[in-house]
Amino acid sequence: MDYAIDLIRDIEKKWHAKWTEMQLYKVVEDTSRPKYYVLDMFPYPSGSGLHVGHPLGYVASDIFSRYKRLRGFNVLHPMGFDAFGLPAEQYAIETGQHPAETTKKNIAYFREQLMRMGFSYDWTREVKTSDPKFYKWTQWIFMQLFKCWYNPYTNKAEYLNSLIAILEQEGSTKLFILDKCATSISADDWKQLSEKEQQQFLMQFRLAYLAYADVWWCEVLGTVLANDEVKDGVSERGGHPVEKIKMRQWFLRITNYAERLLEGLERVDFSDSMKEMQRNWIGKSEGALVNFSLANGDGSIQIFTTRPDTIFGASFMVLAPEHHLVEKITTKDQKIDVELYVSYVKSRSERDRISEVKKVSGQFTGAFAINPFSGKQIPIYIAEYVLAGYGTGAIMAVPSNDDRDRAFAEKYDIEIIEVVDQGAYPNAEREDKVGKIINSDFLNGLEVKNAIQKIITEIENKSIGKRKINFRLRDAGYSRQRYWGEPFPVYYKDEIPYLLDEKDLPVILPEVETYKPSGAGKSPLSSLTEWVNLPDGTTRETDTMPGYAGSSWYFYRYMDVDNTEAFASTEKIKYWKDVDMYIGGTEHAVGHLLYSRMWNKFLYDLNLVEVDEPYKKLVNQGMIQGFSKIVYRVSGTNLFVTKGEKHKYEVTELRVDIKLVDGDELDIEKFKMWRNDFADAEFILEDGKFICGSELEKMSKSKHNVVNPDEVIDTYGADCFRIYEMFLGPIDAGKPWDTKGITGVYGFLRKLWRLFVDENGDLKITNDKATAVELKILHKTLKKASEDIERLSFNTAVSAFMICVNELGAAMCYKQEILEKFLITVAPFAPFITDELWQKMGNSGSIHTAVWPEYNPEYLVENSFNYPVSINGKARANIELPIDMPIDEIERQVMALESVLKWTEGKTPKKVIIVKGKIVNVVV
RNA sequence: GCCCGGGUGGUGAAAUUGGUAGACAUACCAGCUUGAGGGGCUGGCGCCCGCAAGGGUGUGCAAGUUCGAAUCUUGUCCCGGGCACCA
Repeated sequence: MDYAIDLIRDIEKKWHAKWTEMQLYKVVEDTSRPKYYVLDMFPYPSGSGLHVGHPLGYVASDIFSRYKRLRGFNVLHPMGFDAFGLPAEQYAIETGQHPAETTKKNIAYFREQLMRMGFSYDWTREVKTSDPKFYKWTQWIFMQLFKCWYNPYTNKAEYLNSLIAILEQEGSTKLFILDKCATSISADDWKQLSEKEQQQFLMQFRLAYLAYADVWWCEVLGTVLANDEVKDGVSERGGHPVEKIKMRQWFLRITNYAERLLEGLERVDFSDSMKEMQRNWIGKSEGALVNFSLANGDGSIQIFTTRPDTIFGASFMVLAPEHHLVEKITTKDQKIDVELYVSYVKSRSERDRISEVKKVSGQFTGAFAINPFSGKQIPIYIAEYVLAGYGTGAIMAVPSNDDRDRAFAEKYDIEIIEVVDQGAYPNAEREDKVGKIINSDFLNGLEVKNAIQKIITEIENKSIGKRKINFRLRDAGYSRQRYWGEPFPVYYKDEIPYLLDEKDLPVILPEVETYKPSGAGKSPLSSLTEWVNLPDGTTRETDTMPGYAGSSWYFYRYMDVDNTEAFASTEKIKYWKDVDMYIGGTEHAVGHLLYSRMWNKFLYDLNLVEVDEPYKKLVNQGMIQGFSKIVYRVSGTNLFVTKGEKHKYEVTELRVDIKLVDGDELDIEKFKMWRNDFADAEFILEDGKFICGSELEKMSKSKHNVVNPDEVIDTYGADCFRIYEMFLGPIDAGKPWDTKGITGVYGFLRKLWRLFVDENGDLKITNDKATAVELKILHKTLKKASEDIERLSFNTAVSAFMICVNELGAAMCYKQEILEKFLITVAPFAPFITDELWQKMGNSGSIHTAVWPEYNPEYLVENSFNYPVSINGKARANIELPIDMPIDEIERQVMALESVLKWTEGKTPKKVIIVKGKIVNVVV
């Protein structure tokens, strides 16, 4: 019987049923075995199903889980769904279908696809973030964040009573000095405050707090937009104008964990690039806060600088256009221009603002400040390159040592004072912190490093500022004016937020009539007056939580998925502890991974979890890209033009579903049926064909380039698909999807099958003793496969198996002694075939609980080795030497060889270079 | 723009610690096998010269370190990912 798709389907079906019946992958806590937790980043269940990019990481984690099981570990390998999110909501707005319905349908499809691929998940532990049983605990953790502050003395999160005790005893003076509090009040002051004032005061400490922040607002759509939904300053849908408006929202005080998030990176096994990305995101910089007095004597402006040493060169100041002092300091003459500039900046995204390097822009406010050291009057500008959210939202501009300040000064004709002589560092950039200070009074002659220390001391002596460590990291926005997310367990009384009682959890997401935002950009929930207004006259929070809320802690829920008393029990957390191997995409480097690390540290501070870093090892899978197909529409018409003729027209590009395209040729009939508005489309062809353009990019539904794995599995089976995805290349490399090489993998599986099954479908296994050659082939493969799987190099492991099958095939070997061990090692890659055969071969039990065979080095011993020797990198010859020859003997051999070949023309070698016992070169 | 990766045959790639570059596949070419094929087998396959043996050259480009560089250093070009409300 040949290994063909009918047979494969039978085997897959049979073993699926058997796995479910046996509950083979159900895992229970077992203290007698070491635990191992292999976690996948759970998917967002989109409408188009899994695409071929998802399984890349899932196949890898499954292979690794199966491998660890064979190695005797008790492996937790769960799967779930990140089910709240914007796409389901948008779909609901368009079609009126409840997001819960579409999400449920999508999850069912995803689960079915994941099962088809033969993953060894314990499905009894599945989580869904949109399930009230799950989000009850998301809400619960939020409540703890609200109830806690970050105690700078103990350096951890604590409940507010420890803060209140401090305030009652000594007021906030010390906390103010520590920069943890905006105002300094005495204990008596605190006691005098009304309930409302006290609550407002406490808000500046809570780890979940309310504040005002910018959001993108689109008047025409009547909704708040995500950055992703804003393209080129207009809404992506409809192209309507957008602007930033202030809105009161929830935030998580992640900045309080900045130092610990940075420090924790030292203790985890992430790639260097991943750590680097997180470090940059946190963006720690040391510098100083300095106050610049206004020239009119009316107050001062505080700036943050990392280069206080260049203060003598500060010849102007720049405020962020949103800075709260802009309105106050602007003079009458400049008022109109300043307002115009501010409204221009409102339409600009942060990225656009800081990306602009060719042309800086800004506006003079008419006001002046005094440089506290040079005493000069300097003009105050506003400019988009200064962001309100970074530092203090204001800078002292030093054209001599900052490129943008330089460009700005040149454009607006402002004085440039050179304050650092970098002559001694010919390769130094303007912004590098090296050189000797000049033109700076008492700093003259100092190296930059020393000057920074001296000037900060001087700034502190003059009481005009202080040393400051600044982070680029900002507190995380935690409100969304959306429907499809977790409701907050919060109500308002007299504008002040309070928590609902824990016994009222979960706060169930109520049904709504429409998923469109209700007036003024509020969440759809705000239209539910009955739900919003509570009987006692208080009102509910109507925003919902963001997508990352559930994903910040979901990995704990897998440990104890049905617990109704806690997010997970203490015993189970003690056993599973942390994630040993976490696999997912780099796109989560700074979002999810930073948030969940913070949540984990918070839970750790409250003694609710075992470790303060949740992920021991992180592996990033690359992104599989797809070819998008593009048709060209003559602008403003329903006429489409083939690629070869498009240069004759003014065209707009349109991505079409890749299913409508064969090779590069568009199927016109299918295209007409694809969307109603194309039904009467007309076409300009070349050679009777309509040829599409093509572009390689990230697979996404909106680009219509998603390749679904179902088709591949239908044709070749799940094992072939799994192995092919691994064979494609290293898991951390991104690559375009194509199935060109899949026949090679299919051929490998077929050859593997034929090693022990004949044409009639009968086993042809014997108990004959294996030969030395066969044992060597086997043990070479065992060694290579073990090493490769340990280092997650699955592509080379697959190659090793292919070589083994080729070599065994040539030896016509189908001896049980060999085959058994070989099959166990292939099992993580090809679970269906091997389990089937395992039973047929007369082994009781499942191959998935077998024991991984160790290789025996004795079979691999070579008794001699060949190695090339070269003389001064020129002549070459092979020298054959026994494997265990001592090095001095090797040197003698080489000299003998040389005298024979006369390479050295009678000279003795000066140096014999030996690497790992092998001669690699001889120098004469 | 900033941050992080990556450039090796027609293609996907391998080379684990600086030590014989191109394993393993695929595509292609030639041959054998088959009534037929998404079948099986054998051989060839970086580029240049050569019937061959062999020689030269070769890891985006340009330099450098080294007896020796795909690998380390510097510069440069190109491609991918992220950039705070996509998840």
